[in-house]
Order: sequence, then C-alpha cells, then structure tokens
Amino acid sequence: MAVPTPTAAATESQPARLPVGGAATAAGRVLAVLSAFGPTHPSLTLSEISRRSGLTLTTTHRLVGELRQWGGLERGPDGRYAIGLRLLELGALAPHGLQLRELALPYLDDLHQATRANVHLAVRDGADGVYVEALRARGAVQVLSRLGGRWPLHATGTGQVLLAFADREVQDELLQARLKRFTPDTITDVGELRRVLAEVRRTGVAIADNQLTPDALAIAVPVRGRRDEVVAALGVTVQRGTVPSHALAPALAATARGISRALGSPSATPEAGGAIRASRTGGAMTPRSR
Amino acid sequence: MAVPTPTAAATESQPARLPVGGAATAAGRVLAVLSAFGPTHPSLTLSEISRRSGLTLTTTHRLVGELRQWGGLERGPDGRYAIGLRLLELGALAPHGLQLRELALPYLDDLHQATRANVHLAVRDGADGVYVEALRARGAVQVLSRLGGRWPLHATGTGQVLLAFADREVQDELLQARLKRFTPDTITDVGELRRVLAEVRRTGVAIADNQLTPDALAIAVPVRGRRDEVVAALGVTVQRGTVPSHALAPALAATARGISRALGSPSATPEAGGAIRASRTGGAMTPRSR
DNA sequence: ACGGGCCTTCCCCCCGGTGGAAGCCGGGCG
DNA sequence: CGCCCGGCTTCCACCGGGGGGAAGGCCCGT
Repeated sequence: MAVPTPTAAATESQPARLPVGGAATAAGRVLAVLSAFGPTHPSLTLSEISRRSGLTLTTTHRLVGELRQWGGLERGPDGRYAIGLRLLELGALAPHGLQLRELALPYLDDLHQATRANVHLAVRDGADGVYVEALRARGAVQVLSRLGGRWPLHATGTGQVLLAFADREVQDELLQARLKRFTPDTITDVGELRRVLAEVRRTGVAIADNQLTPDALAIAVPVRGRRDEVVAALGVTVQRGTVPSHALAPALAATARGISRALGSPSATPEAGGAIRASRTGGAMTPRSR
Repeated sequence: MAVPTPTAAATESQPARLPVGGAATAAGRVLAVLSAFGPTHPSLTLSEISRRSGLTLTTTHRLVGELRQWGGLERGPDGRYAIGLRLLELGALAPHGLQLRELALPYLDDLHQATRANVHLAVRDGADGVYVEALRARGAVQVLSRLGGRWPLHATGTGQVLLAFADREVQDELLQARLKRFTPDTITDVGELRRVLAEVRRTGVAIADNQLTPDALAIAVPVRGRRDEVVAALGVTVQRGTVPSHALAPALAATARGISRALGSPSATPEAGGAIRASRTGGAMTPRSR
C-alpha cells in the first residue's frame, strides 16, 4: 500500500526498464522474473530474463525452471521462454477482467458489427486503464489496442471516463504526476484535464481527439455495476474525420446501458432503479434476454 | 494445523507434511498460492487460500501481501482476494494464447456470425486443451466454454483434433491414463479412441457427439502454423439434432484455412508452399480477401 | 583453434523465510 | 453482558533453503 502504486513503472512502453528496485524477497524474485515479460518483450532468453530482472543467472535459471514446471512459462523450440498457458488460465479469473469481458462480449460484438469501429472495454488499475477486451476493426490495424493492453488514463477515451468517475483521491494523485505526451494534442495540462473531466461527468461521454494515436478519434462512456458505481468504460476508436463524433454516441450509450443492466446496475434497470435517464436510445438494439 | 493429508498411514515417522503441491521451495509456495484459485474458486479469503495451498497462515499472509502489492492479486470490498489485472496482462502475452487469439478473432467472429454456434479456439497443454477464445452462442448458454477453460483432450471436439495431430509420444502417454467419463457416450475405451483419432487424421475433422456435455454436438478441425504443424484446433458446438453435422464442416474448414494462412501455413497459401497436399478440401470456401 | 555468448551444474555459507505464539477485531450466542 | 470462535495481523528466534561464485559444456562466428 505505502508503495506509490503497483503501476509505477507500468506506463512505460518502449524502453527496457529494470524493476531492479525491490527484488529483495524471494517471492519478489519470482515476480521479477515474470515482470521481465511485457508487450514489447513477449519472449526472452534466459540471460535476457536475468538482465531484465536484475537477478543472477543462477537464480534466474532455477526460478525459470520452477515456473516452467508449473506451467507459468514455456520454452519454445528456439529455446526462448515465453508466458505459459497456466498464466492465461489464471488471468482469465480476474473478476474485473475476463469475468466482466465474458458477460460483455455479446454486446461489444453487436457494437462492433454495427459500427465497424475498434471497440474497447477497459477497467482502471492504478493510474492506468487496462483493456479487458479489444475488438479491432477489420481494415485499420490500430496495434495499440490489445487485450491486456495498459495505457495511462489521461490519454485515452476510456481512460478519461474511468478517471472522471474515480475516487477523488485517485484523481488527485494522478493529477500531480506529469502527464505523458503521445501526440501534439495530448492533454498534458492539469487544468485542462480537470475541465475535460468535469465535462465528461456532466455529459457522460468522453471524446478524445488525437490523444494517444495520431489521427484517431475515441469516444467512450461509463459502464455501471450493482451499486451504480462505474466499473468499466466502453469506447470506440475511429479514424478522424470519417465519422462525426456524435454519430456514434447513441449506439455506445445503448450498448453501455445493456452491459450495465446485465451487471445489475439500478439506473439501467427500468422497473426498479430511479427511472433516471429514461431511454434516449430506445429500441434500436435487440432487447437482450437474461 | 494437522492438515488432513491423504498420506496419513505412516503414523510415527517424520511428519512429512509438505505443502500440498509438493511446494517445498519458496517459489513453489508463491505458485501454490496462485494455484489455490481456479474456475470454481475465483475468490477466496486469506484462510481459504492458506488451507487450499497447504501453507501456514502466516506464510500465506505474507505472500498474499507481496502478490497484492505487485498487482497479481487484489482484494475486493468484501475482503476476499481475487486474481488481479497484472496477471491478466501477463496471460495475454502467452504466445499460443492470446497472441494467436488476436490474429484469429476476426475469423472466429465471422464464423460465429454465420453459424450462430458456440465457437472455440483451443491449443494443447499437456493432456488438456485450453480455450484461447470462446464465443458463446446467444441463446444456449453452454457454460463450459470459457476463455481459459481447460478440458481433457479426449472429451472435446477440439481436443480430439489436437490429440490426433500431436506427437506420438504425447498420444501414448495420454492413452495410458484413465479416460474420464462425462456423459454416457464419452469415449473411455482406449481402442475406440485410437480408431476415432485415426479417423480424425484421415478426414481432417473431428465429430464429438455428446462427449463432454449432454446433448451437445461438437465439430472441430485443425489450424496449422508456419511449418504446417497443427498449432490449434477450431471448433463449433451446437445442440444435437438442430444441425446435420456435415453442414457446418465447410464453413469450419474455410475459417480454419483462413487462420492457417494468416499464420503462414504453406498448405493454406496457394502460391508459395511446396504444393504439398494440394487441396483435399478443395473449393467450397469463400476466399478471404484481407 | 580461439573467444565469446549462453546455458547448466555444483556446492558452501548466510540470510531471509518460516511458523509458533500471542494479540486484535467483530459477530453470534447463551 | 461476557464468552467464544473464526479470521486476520503482528512479532520474533531459529534453521534450512536459496544465493551466487565458479567451473564446465555447448555452439556460434571469426
């Protein structure tokens, strides 16, 4: 807890940062080995793991051996190590992760089919948003959206939604850190970000224009859970200029509402709930049973 | 204490009560904690983890603490622990896992849309098949198909494909173990399984009728990689009797071929490739444009 | 043949991990 | 109200597993 956040170093993308910092404990060493892997380094040799984790070759060798035996790592025909299926299996159990995804997938699918856009479902983890699902549009290969992908909250549509509805405490902490720039238009000014977040709260929609990826336009809305708290953000990303930003909002809102209802959100359930926000996007979508 | 280990018999000798998984090593203990979680136990209290892993409460407490700090576990508002997003993130890096999935998803999606059936993509891990993707049909909630799900090879369509094309060594080993029965029709006789596998190799299609789930019919075909080796199996599952089994095969084959081509399989690539196995499943399938 | 990566094995010393025990909280019950 | 009980947290002294230096094997490219 006292530690800044578990995600402190996680926002990096390219460079090979070493978590050398605190592998003093035995368990920490195991985790250091695992941490050596990442989106930019999905497969490593033993010595690479050793270097990246800051552990002795010998230690690395033994730990990797144990992990392999367990199924957490596997060794390809080329001798390189990679993440094993056992970890995929475990990861699938994450409650805010693939559990949520499981339930939401049909809805996301509809949205994807209807809009032909990149569709994301993201949850917050520390100062980052993690994609719990990412459906890519056929043509435009926007490589940044992978399942399991992790991006700073301020620079994505889904992230802005998650941040806007996060606890005050979380917001304040993030607003003190330096906001990393990805494009010329990325919001890096704290004041501006505050204004944007207020707007997101007011309208219930985030519009991130050219924030993370050049020439991309992202639109996102909140997804709510049992106690009407925001548990995830649903977003689509399209090429700038191809679609007027407000054209996608209704479909997004309808889909988010569907998911929220499936999650048991009061405000999305007609009968019970506060009857708020009646049905701006009535009909249109096939009513989902269950 | 006095964990009720099944090894009771030898009374007076050394206690020899090692942690359940045989995790005498420190790393092993970390993994034992993780192993306590599973599809049937996605969230646990501290003491539950302790009991299920066979570790002391103290040790469990500390390890869980470290894992939590790292992001591998998270603690819900109810105080129970669950798998954290960090593990989802890692699991997504599995090369035979979500990497493969990423590439295949569009194809699977098409197949799903076209057939409205449960669609699975599975890879082999030991004697099990692991679902790398599972798209559920709208109506029939067949709960057994979850992403990350793990099932014995002999009892699923995709499993039979994976087994049929696995190394001889792998086959032999599995054919010696007892084959678990799931339904009255599950193949549990080794001889019969051999015949089935031979047939799968001959035709390139596995048809699993009422094997794992009562009243379910599964059809699966292989997906091939760079060196034409079978890297995964693609399958659909439908309610028995609703569709003639051969009706789905062409669509399946076409989809599998598309994925194989995307993976660089020679036999699925018209121009290049050694013209080996020309096209036993010729024509009939819509070529995918890209 | 030589040098340099990379991987694997061996072994002794030391330090971090372990687990017993005791303290804390909260809730159920008599 | 006081007791007990189950779950969680903290503390501490002992000891056995882990760390890492070092050496050996393999396979490159020079």
